[in-house]
Parts: sequence; C-alpha cells; structure tokens
Amino acid sequence: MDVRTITRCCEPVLTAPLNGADAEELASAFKVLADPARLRLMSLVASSPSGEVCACELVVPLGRSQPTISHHLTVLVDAGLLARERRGKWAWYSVVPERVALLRDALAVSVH
Amino acid sequence: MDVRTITRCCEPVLTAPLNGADAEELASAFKVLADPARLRLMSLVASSPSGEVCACELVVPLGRSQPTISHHLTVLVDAGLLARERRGKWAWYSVVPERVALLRDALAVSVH
DNA sequence: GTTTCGTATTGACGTACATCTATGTATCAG
DNA sequence: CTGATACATAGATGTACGTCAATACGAAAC
Repeated sequence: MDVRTITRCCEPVLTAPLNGADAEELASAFKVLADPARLRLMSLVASSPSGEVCACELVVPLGRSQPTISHHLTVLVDAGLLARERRGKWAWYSVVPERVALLRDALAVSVH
Repeated sequence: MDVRTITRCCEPVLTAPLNGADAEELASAFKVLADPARLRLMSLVASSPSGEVCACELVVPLGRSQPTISHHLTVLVDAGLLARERRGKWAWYSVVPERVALLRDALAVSVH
C-alpha cells in the first residue's frame, strides 16, 4: 500500500457497507498485521525505550534468518507502519503511530 | 480461534514485546479480517438497521458463490466476530462488538 | 413420504506468501 | 584497494487459503 494514502485509509468497517475497493485496501492493511513475525517486530520496535531499534537487534529474538527479518521489515515499511532510517551500515526502525491509529479506527464499533 | 478466549485475546501489540504464542494468536485474529469478502460481510451485517442479516441477503451483494459466502461466514463465527442464529431454514448473523473491540484495543498506541 | 428451499460441507484447483540459501550492494576499517 | 560487516534482493520450495462445482444436510410445505 502506498504510504501517501495514510491520511485517507481506511473506511470504518462497521458503520457503513464497504465497497469492493475499500475492502481490498483495508484487507491489504490487515494482511500486513496478520503475521506473527511482523507483530513481534512491531512490538519490539514499539516497546523500545528510545522508540527506534536497529535491525541487527531483531534477528536473534525472532529466531528467523536475516533475509526473512529484512523482508518483513520491508513489508511493514511499505505499509506505512514502520519508518526506516539508514545510518551508515545500520538501519533503524520506528513505529508510525498515526498509521496504527488509522487501522485501529477502522475497527470502530457502532452501537445499535 | 476459540470463542471462549474472547475475554483474554489479545495482548496489545505496541506496549510490550509479544511472545511467540501471543503473536500467533493475534495474527490468527487479524488474518480473519485480512480478506475483502469477510470485511464486506462484517460491514453489511454491522450496518443493518436491525443488527442482524439473513445469509440469503449476503450472496448477491458480494458477487461470490453461496458456498464461498457460507465459508467466510463460518470463519467469522469461529473467530467470534459474528454470531449465528438459525431460525427454520434461515441463518441470521449479527456482529459481536466486544470481540471487535478487543482486536481494536490490541492496536493501542503507546506514546513515547 | 416427497419435494423444495436455504445452508453447510467436500474435494479440487490456482494463487499468494513465509521461509530458506545464495548472492548482491553499500559502508566502514585498515 | 581489500576485507569485513550490515542489510537488501533473487530465486526456489512448501504450505495456506480463497474460490468454485458438486453434494449433503435440514427444515418447511404439500
């Protein structure tokens, strides 16, 4: 998903019927979160005191190969959930809270 | 996912590091929402004035076969997101807002 | 009982994707 | 320049799952 759509994604699921396009977009967003490795990466980055984590600190705790971690981090960055900043040889990642909040708001419950 | 776990699922993603088991559980929950057909079903049921919808009203708007709709509805029920009630030949579905709220709360953002 | 209708299940097929190994790219040290 | 380090990319493989046609199940009508 294009990060530039961050201000408009996503329509609430539970207030009005979703059309096909909005459903595809929102499903793609949830698909990024629908993986245990990516959820753990999000939580590790978010729970860091400094708010950012070097990729080198993420391989061991997840117990996956370095390419796999790199792949998941790229997916999260492409989805706008993480921000990547390169410093020399290292890549530092931080959570984009506005993006998470948008997905959260998509699950707003309307009381009947 | 077992509906009986409704009161404990899920750990917040962004406040503390997720262990493997919690990550698996939460990923399974999001996986249910990571499908456009299921999101549209949720929105159609939720936006019904009466709060419940007959399965017979859900096939045409989604443009999929009846078995496919039935499959998705079963997935949503098994995940605790929808409740099914049979009345004679018909099956009526309603949203379980507490369950949606739990997933929503799992995306709570902790401000640094 | 028989038929009809609404829904659920089964089995098959194709696609998507998580993961790995191997390799490429970029940066720093010497 | 050379080697080492950190990360990304490419290609391959196995599994998961969305979808359908066909069938089974169950309830109501006659």
